[in-house]
Amino acid sequence: MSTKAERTTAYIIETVAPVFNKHGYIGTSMSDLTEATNLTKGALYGNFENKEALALSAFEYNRTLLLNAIDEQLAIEGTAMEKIGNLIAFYKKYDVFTLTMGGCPILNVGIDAQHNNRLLASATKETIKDIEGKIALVLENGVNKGEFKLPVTPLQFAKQLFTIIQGSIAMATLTKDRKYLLNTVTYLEVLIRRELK
Amino acid sequence: MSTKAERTTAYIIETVAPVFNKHGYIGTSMSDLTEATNLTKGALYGNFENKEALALSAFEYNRTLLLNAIDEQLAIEGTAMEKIGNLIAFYKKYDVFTLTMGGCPILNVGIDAQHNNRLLASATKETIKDIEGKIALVLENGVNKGEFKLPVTPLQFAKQLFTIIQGSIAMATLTKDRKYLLNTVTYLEVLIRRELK
DNA sequence: AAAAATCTATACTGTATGGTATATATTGTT
DNA sequence: AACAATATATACCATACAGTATAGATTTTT
Repeated sequence: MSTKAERTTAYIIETVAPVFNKHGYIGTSMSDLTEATNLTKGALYGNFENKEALALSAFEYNRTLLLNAIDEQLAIEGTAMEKIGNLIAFYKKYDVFTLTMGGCPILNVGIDAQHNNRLLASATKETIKDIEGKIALVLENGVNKGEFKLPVTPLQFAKQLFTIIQGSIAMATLTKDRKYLLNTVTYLEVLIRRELK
Repeated sequence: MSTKAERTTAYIIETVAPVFNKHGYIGTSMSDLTEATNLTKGALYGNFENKEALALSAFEYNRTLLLNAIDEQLAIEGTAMEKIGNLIAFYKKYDVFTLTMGGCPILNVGIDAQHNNRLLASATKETIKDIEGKIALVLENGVNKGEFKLPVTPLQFAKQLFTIIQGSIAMATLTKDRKYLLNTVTYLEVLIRRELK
């Protein structure tokens, strides 16, 4: 069983993650965090070196939640095409999935950190690479099993797929209108069925 | 000819706009702005009521630059299809276009303001609507002149078009890799030629 | 249950923040 | 050129910021 201190650290990260994700690195103050956690500065600084370490752990936490959810979709038994279908279905409800974490961590943290925090910026960049890699792997399997042919390399196709998904996330976020997710991601389904033959 | 004061106000907005766009509303301090403009607080507060008014004017400035550039593309004589082609060509070089303003104002300000500033958040939302409307208008003209048929309403098609564009902007920004712009927007050209018949 | 180790609350740094009052400098007007 | 109007610089305010030192409380180990 985990020690009390470990549980506190975990509790802080969980609680702090959506705050950072919503208000950004600079936009989140230490007092925002003591308020959210009902802990004092002593507790926070006892468990984390500084604000930056806290923000990194928070992003890492959200990132893992997201990557695990994607892995889950891609792990469901079925053809490569079905796996991609599962992924797309997941992104149709992405707004609900990201509700507790306060929006898409890649988009929020990535844009926020761009000119404000190098470590966070490159952490999001890395996460994008990871997701693209996961999608590419499924596509490559589909090609190898003769399920379909791709007009470009698996990674390139994965990149374009994810770009469109991320576009609908961005638009849904900016306009607060989930229809962007539903419509564009639905269109993506049609597109893929047509492109992968 | 414009008065000195008007020119100073304009100079402040121009100078301040990229700073706000890069570092966000909270991430930009008044001393960042006095430094960028080589003016003092007295000058800034003499020309603008407060930080928020300054940020709003700055966004308004970038927004106008963007909308004018889009209008310019869509105003070039030609068929609706050619106009859309011009717009897509513009977005292929969007990273260069937005370089001086410090990145895409819709994405940067929109995400930054989301949970930090209501006025800025709704200003970006409005800008998105404007752009979608402009694209929809061109598409509608194309339909009316019998140039092509659309599988959905002009506005719906415009929304999906812009979603994919905004996705490639987001990905190019987050990964600092302009290939996302080039590749996905090029793919968009193929897609449109295939969809609009 | 006592001792050692660790964690948390409190009080406190120094600095930076947005904003203001006012004196001075610079314009625009006659 | 002199005056009125306006714009800017300086010095200042109260508050909020990230971070720290330390004492007291709570775990963990023995």
